Amino acid sequence: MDLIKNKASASTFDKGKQPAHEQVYQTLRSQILFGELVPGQPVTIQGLTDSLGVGMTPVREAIRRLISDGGLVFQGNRRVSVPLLNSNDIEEMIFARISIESELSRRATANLKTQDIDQLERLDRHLDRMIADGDVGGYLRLNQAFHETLYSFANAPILSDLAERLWLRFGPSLRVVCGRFGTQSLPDRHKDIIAALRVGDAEMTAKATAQDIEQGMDLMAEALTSV
Amino acid sequence: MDLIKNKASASTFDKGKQPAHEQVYQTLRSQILFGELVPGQPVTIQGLTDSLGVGMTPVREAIRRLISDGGLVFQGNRRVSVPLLNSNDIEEMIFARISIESELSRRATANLKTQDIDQLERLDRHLDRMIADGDVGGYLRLNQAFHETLYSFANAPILSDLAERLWLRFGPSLRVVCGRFGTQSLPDRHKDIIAALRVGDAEMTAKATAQDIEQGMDLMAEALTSV
DNA sequence: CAGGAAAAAATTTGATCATATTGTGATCCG
DNA sequence: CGGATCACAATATGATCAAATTTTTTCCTG
Repeated sequence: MDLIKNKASASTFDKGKQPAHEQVYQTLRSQILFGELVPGQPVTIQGLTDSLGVGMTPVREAIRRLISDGGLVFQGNRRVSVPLLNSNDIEEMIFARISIESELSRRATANLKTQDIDQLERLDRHLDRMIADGDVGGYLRLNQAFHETLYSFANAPILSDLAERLWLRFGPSLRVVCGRFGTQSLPDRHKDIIAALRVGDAEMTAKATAQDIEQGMDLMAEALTSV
Repeated sequence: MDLIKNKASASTFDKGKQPAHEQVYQTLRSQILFGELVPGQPVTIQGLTDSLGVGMTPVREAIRRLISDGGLVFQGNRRVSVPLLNSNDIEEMIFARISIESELSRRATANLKTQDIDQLERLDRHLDRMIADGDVGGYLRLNQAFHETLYSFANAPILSDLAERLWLRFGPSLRVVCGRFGTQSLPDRHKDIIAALRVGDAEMTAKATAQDIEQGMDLMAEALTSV
C-alpha cells in the first residue's frame, strides 16, 4: 500500500512552492484579465477540478476570491459566471478608473528614473507591434503591463489594488470588443503619457492617463451597446 | 448507528437558508466592519471552525473572500490577521474615499425623496444619542448605516462596492481610535449633508461628504501616529 | 554550576482530498 | 400544462498530510 503513495496528480502546474489555491487563483485571474474567458460563460467547480487536476477545496477558494475581486459574478442560484457588462457598469468604471488611475499616474511621475521611462517606452513599442500584427491577446497583455508598471511606481498599494479590481471586471468584455473591431481602432495615449513623464509633469501625466482611459472605455461602451 | 444521525452541530446560526460559507462571511464581515476584532489580531481557521461550529471549507472560503475585500490580511507565512494601518495607508484611503464617496453622494442627491431624507435624519438623531451615551459600537453601526443608506440611492453598484471595501479596511482601526478618545471628539458633518440633500444641491452634498470623510480620517491618522 | 544558544521534539495550524449530503434545474409522465 | 422524478453540481465534513511555531532538551561556554 505504500507503493502507490507517490501520486502524480498535480498535472498542470507544479512550479514554485505556492499552495494550489494560489496557483488556481493566478491561473484563473490571468484568464479573466486577458479575456480568455467569454463574458457570460459559466464557471463550474467540477469543471475546474477536472481541467486543472486539483481538488475542490482550492478551486472553491480561488472562485470566492475572484468573485470578491469582481472578476467573476455569483448568479444567485449557486451559479458562477464571467461578468457581462452593461453601459451603466461601464459608465461607473470610467469614473472610477479616471479618479484612481489618474492619481496613480500623478504619484508615479516623481518616482520614475530615466531608465524606468525607457522601459515603459520599450513596452509601448512592443505594444505597437502587437497592434500592427493584430494580436489581440498580446495587446491586452502589454497594455496591462504598461499601466501596471507605471502604477507600481506610485507606491500606493491600496489605490493599485482598487485599480486592479476594475481591470479584472472589464477584461473579458474588452477582449470581445478588440476581437470584433480588430486592433487597428485601438487608441493609445501612451506616447502622451511617456512625454509627460519625460518632462516630469505630474498633472500632464494624469491628464494623458485620463484620456487614454476614456478613449478605451468609450470604445468599449459603444461596441457593447451596438450588439 | 442511525440513532446519532440527527446531529445538532450547527450551533451558532441557522436562520435563513443561506449556505454556511455565506453566513460565516457575514458574521466575520460585521465583526471587522464594526471593530469587534482588534487590529493585528491573528485569525485562525481552526479557531473559527471551533467557535462557529462549522467545518473548515466554509471558514476557508469566508477568509479568502475577506482577504480579497481588504478586511483581513495575509501575513506571508500562512497567517491571517486583522489589518494594522500606517499613516500611508490612511492617506491613500482619504483620497480614495473622497473620490468615490463624494461621487456617490453626488449621484444619490437627485434620487432621494423627502421621506428618504427624513429616514436619514432619524438615523442621524439616533447616532447623536449614541455619541452622547459614549456607545462606540452603536456609533460605528449607525455611522455606517447612514453612509450606506445614502449611497444606496446612487444606483452605482460598482462604486458602492469599492466604497464598502475601504470601510472594511479601516473598521478595526476606527474602533480603536474611538475607544481611546471617546465619542465626544467625533466629527459629524451629517447635518450639512442632510441640509444639502434638502435643497437638492448635488455639489453641496458631495462637498459635505468629503468634509465628513476628511475629518474622520484625519482624526484616525493623528491617533494612530501618536501611539 | 549557571546562563544561553542551538537543536530536536511536540504542538498547533494550514492545505488538500475523498466522500456524504443537500439543493437545483431539467425531463418526463399524467 | 403542472407536478413528481432524476441527474448533476454545489455544499459541507472529517481524515490525512505538510509546514511552521513553540517548547523542551541538550550541550557548550564563562
